[in-house]
Amino acid sequence: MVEQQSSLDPIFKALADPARRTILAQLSDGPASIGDLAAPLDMSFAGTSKHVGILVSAQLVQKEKVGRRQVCSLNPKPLAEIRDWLDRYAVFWTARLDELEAAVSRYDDE
Amino acid sequence: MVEQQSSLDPIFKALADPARRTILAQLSDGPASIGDLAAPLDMSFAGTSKHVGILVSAQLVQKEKVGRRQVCSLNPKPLAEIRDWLDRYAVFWTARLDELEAAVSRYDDE
DNA sequence: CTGTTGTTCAACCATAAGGTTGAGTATCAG
DNA sequence: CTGATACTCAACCTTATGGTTGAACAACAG
Repeated sequence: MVEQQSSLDPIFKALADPARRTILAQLSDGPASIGDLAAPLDMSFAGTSKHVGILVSAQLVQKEKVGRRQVCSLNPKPLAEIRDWLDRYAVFWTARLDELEAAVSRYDDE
Repeated sequence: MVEQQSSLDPIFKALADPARRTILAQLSDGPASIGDLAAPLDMSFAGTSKHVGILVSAQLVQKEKVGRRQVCSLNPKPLAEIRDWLDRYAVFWTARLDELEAAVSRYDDE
């Protein structure tokens, strides 16, 4: 199993910040402007704008200008990429967890 | 959908570095020592040791001292946490991708 | 004991990341 | 036009991150 160079890096980096995950969570309820997103974040407007920029360059979020607002919406595709990456480990971790369960039940039987 | 404070942060941060994902990929083939892991990384021994330390503190990797070697092995549990987090978006993104597909096929029909 | 191997630790450096503020640009409201 | 709103950008600061080197230590080999 060898790691190939891909776009995973910006996606994982984008997801590695709690503020940005909060933004994603908010957007999963529907589109929102930068101002809407900034409100619950205890952070300046410009700070939020930066975070959204990072999410946009990781292609997790799309911006569309509507009047003077930037309406942001979630783009699910990169999440599917993460899922694919995880799936490469799924078989392995299922096996390992089964091992653990088996070990535990052997322990219980004694 | 609100983000609760959790252990996701160190896990995502740990996964956000390509060297660390390479280490995980290597470990998915079976346990390996720090030296083994350093070899394909074009990085110093100590650097690799640091990366492994980060993976250990994110609980993605376990170390066990065997003689003078530190044998590292993959711990699948945190990956399951990431998967759970992703699953909260799964329904949403499936719906969105269906929308896109539908849009594309409408486009094809024209 | 001596030397080599495997690893960690401390110190250091360069760059990136996360945040701020203040100025500047569109857009709408009156 | 004037002013408020929604944002972006540039500059700056602080701390984290990713890497290095060199010294130290523990374990095995001879």
